[in-house]
Amino acid sequence: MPETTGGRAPVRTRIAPSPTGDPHVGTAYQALLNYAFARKHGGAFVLRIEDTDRARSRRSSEEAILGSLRWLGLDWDEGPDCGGPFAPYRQSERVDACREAAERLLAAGKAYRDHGGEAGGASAIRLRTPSSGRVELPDRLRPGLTKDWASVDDPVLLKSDGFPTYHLANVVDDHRMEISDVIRGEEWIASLPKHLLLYEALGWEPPSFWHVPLLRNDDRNRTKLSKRKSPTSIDFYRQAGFLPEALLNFLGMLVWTRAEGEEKFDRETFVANFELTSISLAGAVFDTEKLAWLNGRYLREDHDAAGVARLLRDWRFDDRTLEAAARLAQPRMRTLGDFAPLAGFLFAGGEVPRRDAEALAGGRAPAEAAEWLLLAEWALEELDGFTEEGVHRALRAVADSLGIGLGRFTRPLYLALSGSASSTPLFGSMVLLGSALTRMRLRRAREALGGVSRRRQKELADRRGR
RNA sequence: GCCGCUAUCGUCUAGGGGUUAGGACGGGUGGUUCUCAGCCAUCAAACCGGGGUUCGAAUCCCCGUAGCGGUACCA
Repeated sequence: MPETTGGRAPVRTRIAPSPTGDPHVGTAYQALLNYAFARKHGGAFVLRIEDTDRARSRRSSEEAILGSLRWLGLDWDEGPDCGGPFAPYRQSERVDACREAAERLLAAGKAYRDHGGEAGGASAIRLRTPSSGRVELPDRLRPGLTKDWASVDDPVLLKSDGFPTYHLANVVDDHRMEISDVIRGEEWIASLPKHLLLYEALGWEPPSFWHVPLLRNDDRNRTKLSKRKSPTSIDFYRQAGFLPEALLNFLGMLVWTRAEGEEKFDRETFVANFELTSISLAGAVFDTEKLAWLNGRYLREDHDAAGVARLLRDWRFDDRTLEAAARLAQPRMRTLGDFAPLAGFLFAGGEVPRRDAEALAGGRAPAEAAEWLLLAEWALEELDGFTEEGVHRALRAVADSLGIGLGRFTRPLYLALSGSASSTPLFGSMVLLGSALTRMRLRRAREALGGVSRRRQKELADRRGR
């Protein structure tokens, strides 16, 4: 079946990431599909920031997302950085439109105020949904989908703090930006009735919906088959020395196979040939082994030695990084030849230097070391910006909360990062390595130490909360 | 629990009423090579289960099962 657009011209697709946490490969995957669909049909690809969750949204996360997508070779026609005819492209800067829409629905009796929660508190606005009957869900990849209205509860449109939920914000933004095709993850299928009803209540024509399968096997235990956990942060792959074209190719490979069997292809080939209607509807496991193989092919086939040297310089062997590493290693060097053994771990990928649990624990009980690593990971994760001073402060705070000295606390961290107890100073090394790589090594070491049970993690998290 | 989606080698997939069910990653074996990597050759490896429909089902239908998603004033 040939792929057709939603019937609207021109085609406009979008990706609407929430600026929280690390830029996720799943975001890149969906961005690629939206990008390719728009490009293939000569339309526009819009990047919009859906920062409706004020508590967790961060400007630095937004920049990280834009940077990661650009690094992958994706570009957009409209967005918060480059503007466009439907600016602003940040939801937080256009909450008024959402409030107006909610008020309009309220006035028309299609929505109602919900006084719940705290007595005398502000009220939320909910959409009134039918209590019986069945809706047809026009998913372009799954014909014949239906759902009982009885299984759909009234969604909150405007929270009592006056900010819109995803449901309202997305419908309002998609309409105002004249999005023709919404290509999003299948986790949204269940709330499609709400979105459809919203369009109808507002008197707007809904776009076409394409719900694509989710990537599997990120940081949760996805399958019984593959026990290894894949890193999901785009930054990790970047810092670990993967090439953007290989990562993008890999993401495309998950949904498109060429008849001839060649799995290496560039962005343009993918855009020109892939069909959204023919993607597999089963969620694909993100197989880092295969990614690594593909990356190797790019390295060998697309570059000569001089090119690889250039890649190396761009990656980590630039003067600035080298100088920073030299500063860390210098006090410990007797000959220039001491540099590589001392600082080599700063120029390696994501694998922890292989150590057995006992060696990694550095004289402590492995279980205790694992917990310290976990606490360090959490503290580092919350850091806004990854500077030496910030890292120092964060780790000091953890050590204090543990009631132990910083030196004692950081010993397992040195081992996790470098595999050696005698290495360059920790905080500077972490900054050079980068947040994603640092945290991945801590995580790997933690797993090598036997990990921390889920129950214990919860206890530690609760204790932190207080 | 309830609602929904999905189901081909361990993984990504091709195919699709009659095929030796094809390719790639990973794994095994052999060759090339100063080791390794690479490259070449080669082997093992799959249609979730049960009922239908049919001369014939992996393919169509139904029922199970499993995985995943949703069931938030998260997105």
